Amino acid sequence: MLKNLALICRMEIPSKYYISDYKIPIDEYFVFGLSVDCVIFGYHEGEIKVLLVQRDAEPFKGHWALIGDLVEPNQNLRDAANNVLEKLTGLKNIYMKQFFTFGSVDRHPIGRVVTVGYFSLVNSMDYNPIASSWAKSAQWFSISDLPELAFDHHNILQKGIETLKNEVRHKPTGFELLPSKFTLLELQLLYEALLGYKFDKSNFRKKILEMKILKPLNEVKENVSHRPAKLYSFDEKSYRALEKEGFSFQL
Amino acid sequence: MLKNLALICRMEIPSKYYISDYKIPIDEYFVFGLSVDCVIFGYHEGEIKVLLVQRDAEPFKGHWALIGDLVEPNQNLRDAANNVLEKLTGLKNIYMKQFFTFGSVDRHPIGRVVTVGYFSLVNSMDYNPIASSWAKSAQWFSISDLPELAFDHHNILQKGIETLKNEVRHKPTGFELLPSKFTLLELQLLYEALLGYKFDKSNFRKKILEMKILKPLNEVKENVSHRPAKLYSFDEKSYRALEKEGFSFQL
DNA sequence: ATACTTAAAGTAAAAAATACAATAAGTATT
DNA sequence: AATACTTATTGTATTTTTTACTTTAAGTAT
Repeated sequence: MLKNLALICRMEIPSKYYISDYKIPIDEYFVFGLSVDCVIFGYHEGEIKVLLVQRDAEPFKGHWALIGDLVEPNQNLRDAANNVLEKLTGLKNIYMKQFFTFGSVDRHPIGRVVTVGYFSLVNSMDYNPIASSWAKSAQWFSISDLPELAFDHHNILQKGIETLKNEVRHKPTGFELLPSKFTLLELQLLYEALLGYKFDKSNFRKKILEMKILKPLNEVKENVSHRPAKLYSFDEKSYRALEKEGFSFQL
Repeated sequence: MLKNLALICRMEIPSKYYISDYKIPIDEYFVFGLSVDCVIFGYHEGEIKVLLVQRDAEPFKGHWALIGDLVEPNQNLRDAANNVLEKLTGLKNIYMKQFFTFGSVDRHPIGRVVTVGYFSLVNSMDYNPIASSWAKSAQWFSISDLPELAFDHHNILQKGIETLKNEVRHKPTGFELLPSKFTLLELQLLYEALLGYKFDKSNFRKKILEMKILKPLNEVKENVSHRPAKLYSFDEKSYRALEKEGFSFQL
């Protein structure tokens, strides 16, 4: 039995909906597949990582790839992206952002599949691929040492990295990569990894504290063999309030 | 005769391409329509404008809308967006940027149509709707005084405006809205309109000239009833060179 | 008690941003 | 031709921010 919506359209949609003079019947425009691909960033030991899976089916069997999936006919894009992330990591409520849509005619061997790229920032402590059901095939890779990727995933990943680096300097999103309680030095090292250059410790501290977007906690870092640093958490409420007054994060 | 690619897929694509366990046959995922919608920005008399057309067909007949069109099965997204712009304005080689993809399940009454938003910056001197073949229906609107829009075009437009305002402050794209030769005051007024606040004339001039991205011309503004200002043009080569050295535009 | 490590605070110099002021170079008017 | 008028362009003093270090504090390890 035939359920293709394009055909249903041809039968049911009144001609008043034909919004232009198309060269071919309008149902023949409904031939696109739609997918989402997720660039999942993590941070570990001073390096920005990205989560990849090894494909166990053709095409590109054995190649590493971004995780992604076809979007269901009745599924919103954001839901599709969240599902993909949750299926792999079990994580919900993760920072996620659409960054670009890739639609080259020949990007997918199965047909015309347009894919929407999302990136998400995961505190790498929250997810260990070894413990996941995809264990055998999922792995964190440093973005400076990537394997060859399936499809046009190299393009997608590069665009994702570019967008992240750009966003991170103007919005306080980098925090998502850290545990909820962190020291100022940990934050500094994260930003050094993200932006690719060093900060002066004293000046970094001054600058970030002056912004008033960190909440100082009455706790210190444990299990260090030297003076423990005070822990802070990102103060989202305070940031939102400042943003309304015209403040804009800048590093 | 039936030409739907989804069906062709079902017949011809070997099972090794079935990349996951899908709940429904894979051809039933190929039911999406794809379109592009363009937010065309112009600048005139100190105001940021956007070009809208009045729909002459259902749905939303009579409503103003962004210009856009369905993407052909063998057409790349960028080409589709350029075509739409050229069909309306006759302009080629216009700055154009993809900014977001809108895919809510019920955003289009004809079926599942996902639309990719592009914005373009047009020097409004280059296009006058009166002279165009769409004359009767195309019109510039100030972004502070917009009519009600068809579909979810209000969302798309707002997201486009947000993206423009964001981009303009970190990349020298605002220049695209001016004629190729402009005075420093004209540039300042443009940025004041884009960013929503005033600059000190002397300081703005100092800052922008220090960037070394403007080429001073041996020409002055004509037809003004006071001392004419020197004309400048944006020096793209110089900007690209500086960018490689790590310079980043900031206003 | 001492050495060692990192946290946290301070400080002086340099650079950049800001707010004006002064001068220059045109056009329009008398 | 002299004068008023308008905007362009240059200059300058003050304030603020950034930068590069220095000093002191507070913990752990020996």
